[in-house]
Amino acid sequence: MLAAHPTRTAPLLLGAHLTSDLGPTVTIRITEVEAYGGLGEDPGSHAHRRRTDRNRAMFGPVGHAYVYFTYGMHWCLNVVCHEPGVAGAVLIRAGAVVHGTSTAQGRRPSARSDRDLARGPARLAAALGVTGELDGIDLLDPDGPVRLSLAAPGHDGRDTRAGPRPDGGLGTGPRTGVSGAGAATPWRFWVAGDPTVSPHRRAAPGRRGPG
DNA sequence: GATGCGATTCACT
DNA sequence: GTGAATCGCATCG
Repeated sequence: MLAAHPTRTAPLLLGAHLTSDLGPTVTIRITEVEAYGGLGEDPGSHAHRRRTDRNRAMFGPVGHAYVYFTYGMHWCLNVVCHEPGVAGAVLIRAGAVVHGTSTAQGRRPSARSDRDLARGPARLAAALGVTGELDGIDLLDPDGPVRLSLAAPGHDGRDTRAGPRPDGGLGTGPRTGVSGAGAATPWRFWVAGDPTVSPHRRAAPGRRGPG
């Protein structure tokens, strides 16, 4: 399933569960993702230009983790998924903590509410305790420290299997900054109406300094 | 060898 | 709702 184009895999990750056993078990339900393509097709992707030592995981086996450090302080977690021979990954942008809430709260003391525990890529990684040490690990390994469950446990009695809920609705949108043929491709996917989905951000990151 | 930008979050008003 | 802080990576010469 993961051996397909990221834009095809991304919506399938919505509703999937991520479980971390790095400390006390924490499980989150994925509510927002963003696909990143390979060479030449996605200017926003780390793999747009070439393979480097940093993004090598995006060229590796599908189902593995790609963890990167950004803005000098934040870790972000991606799931590697791509067609054979093409780099690609899906960034996990937001999720809802469904198990281990107290542990997540301990890792995110600044979160004002449980809703904010994993709302945002870096927050989600922090809530799970994910760091760069996990770059390249197999998320499908049943014995791994962090696992991706496409078929959710469903301990709450609901049908939480992977994939968008027909009634909940699937939100999609093109990512700003992508031009050409890629502009028509929806790179972002989220569960419509879910409170943990981060609000749309302004396209332009603010300038720095008094200038 | 040096410079610019980035898939963000937090604190304050 | 808006502005500021932060480190590493990739690119250019």
